[in-house]
Amino acid sequence: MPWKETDDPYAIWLSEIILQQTRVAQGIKYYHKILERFPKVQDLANASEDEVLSSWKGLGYYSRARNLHTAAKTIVRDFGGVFPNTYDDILALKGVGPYTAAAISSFAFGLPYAVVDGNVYRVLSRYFGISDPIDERVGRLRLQQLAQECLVTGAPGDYNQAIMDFGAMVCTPALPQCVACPMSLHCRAYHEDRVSNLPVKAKKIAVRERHFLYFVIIRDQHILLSKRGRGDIWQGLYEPPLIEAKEQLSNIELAQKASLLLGKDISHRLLTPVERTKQKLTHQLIRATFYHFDLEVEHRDFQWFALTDLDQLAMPRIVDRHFKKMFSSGLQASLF
DNA sequence: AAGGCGTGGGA
DNA sequence: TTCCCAAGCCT
Repeated sequence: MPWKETDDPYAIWLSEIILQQTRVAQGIKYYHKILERFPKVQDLANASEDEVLSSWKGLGYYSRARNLHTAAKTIVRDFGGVFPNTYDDILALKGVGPYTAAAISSFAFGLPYAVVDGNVYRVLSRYFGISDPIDERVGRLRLQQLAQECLVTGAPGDYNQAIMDFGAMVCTPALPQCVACPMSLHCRAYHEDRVSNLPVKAKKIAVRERHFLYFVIIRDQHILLSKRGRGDIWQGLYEPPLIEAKEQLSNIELAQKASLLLGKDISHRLLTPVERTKQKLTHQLIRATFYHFDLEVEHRDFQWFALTDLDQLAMPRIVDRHFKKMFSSGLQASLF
């Protein structure tokens, strides 16, 4: 992996933030792109939030990008632009938790801190046959402690890398390679035939279903968008004017709500959905319906953007994909 | 402490 | 299709 060829703590930090809850294959191109766009921590600190979010577009968990930006400013302001080199200072950075602090400490500075991520939970809970749920306090503490005891303190970086690689390639969540596994001789789960039952998770996530009705309004090669606020998904990302509904609305209700939203009476218009699509988040199912029309409107909540600038704006994937579809299919002309 | 926060890939 | 979930962190 490219970030294994560098000893720059900034690059290692970036790679670790990208890899939080993200597969290597998905994160790797973002790593190159973001490092090219912000080669030094100073470049990141001096950028605008929109620029940083834009570089993160499509990667998900956007608070990572906002926290990365905040931490870059901290490093420039409090550490003179030199990456902090103690576990506690690293842990104090916004967006850096126990896993990431241990990873940076060991990979960049050779400090003896054991990483505890999803791989480590899985490998250790199986090898030692531990059935305490890993999403509860007791199980987490027990595995953390075990991880630190197992750490090879003479080579913490290599050890940490090795146990995660082992979890990713051999001791995988589904279909682990037990037959070829060099650890199976002493693996408790293997001997007790409990591999597929470990690790244990106590809770499952409830998925909330939501209906988003988007109004794609284009005029003179400009499009009307607003920036999502705090307290909900996709904070800081751009999207067309939106109505959220409990379920399907009648045409009359739709026209009423749309008129209210846009500050303009559009009840005489026929609103035909151009596309219906959905996106599954970890804990929400978003069903989106896109309506298109041409309208002259000014509103303090919305802002006009040139269509040619759309690429540079961070948008939720469901919106991004809709736009891509609408421009590539040549539908645009017929739709407005 | 528990719930919120994205996305894409594999089974 | 549907489900699960991947190198977590914040509030």
